[in-house]
Amino acid sequence: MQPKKPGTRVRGSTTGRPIMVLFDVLGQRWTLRILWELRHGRLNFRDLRAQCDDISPTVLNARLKTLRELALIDHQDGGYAYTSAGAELSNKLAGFDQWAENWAKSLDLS
Amino acid sequence: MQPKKPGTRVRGSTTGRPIMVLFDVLGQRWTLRILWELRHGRLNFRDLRAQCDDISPTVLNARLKTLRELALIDHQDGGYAYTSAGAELSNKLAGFDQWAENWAKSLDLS
DNA sequence: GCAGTATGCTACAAAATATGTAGCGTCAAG
DNA sequence: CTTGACGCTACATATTTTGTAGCATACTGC
Repeated sequence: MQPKKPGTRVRGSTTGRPIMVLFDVLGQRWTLRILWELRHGRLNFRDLRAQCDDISPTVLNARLKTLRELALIDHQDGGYAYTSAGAELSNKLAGFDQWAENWAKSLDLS
Repeated sequence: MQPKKPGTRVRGSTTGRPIMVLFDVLGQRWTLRILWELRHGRLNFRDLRAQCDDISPTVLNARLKTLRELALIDHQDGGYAYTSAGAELSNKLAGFDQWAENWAKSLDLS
């Protein structure tokens, strides 16, 4: 099932609340990773695929299509990159990195 | 495939970097939603399920198991709730809500 | 005791998604 | 006209998710 635009129904939720739409997209395999790998700048299809440990092109293309429809990335010149909205989201994601490091450390102690 | 603990290999990534582990978990369907629905406090299995639009118990149980293994939630007394790590993550998620609202508004304009 | 109820969870078959390999069509340079 | 890069599709296989049914345990009142 393709995620829907905000305002429409979303898998399992009849409200179409933006946060649900977002969870729907990000909850698809590889979406978070793809957004993450674009953090250093524009990448073309093949390089992006390589960065994502050779994700299958079928899935990569499906995700890129969704992310474009949701205006989180665009495709110009030499490849794919964030839109301004996508960049904002990416900034939020960036905060997860440090958190995850600390989280991993605390897991080791248990 | 079950997500692995940090330090071990993760789907598609041989580094086992914590952020990859995190993306791996959060990228599973329903994981973000489940974390989100716990934001108001402890919920038992059935209530949590109801909050998640009657997600199938099979998946809910699988996700809860994973989240417990990763020390993001625990199960005591009357149900499931964040651990301290889970609460931190939830705080970060909370920031997504307002962002998503604005994002949705800007999408309408296009 | 013993029915009634709530809870956490499992079984299982069907449906939806993801994976991996191969390769096509377009374009531009040599 | 060959070569290479690029974005992407086809397709068969494998994995994951879904949805319904219902089990096992632990209470609670009677």
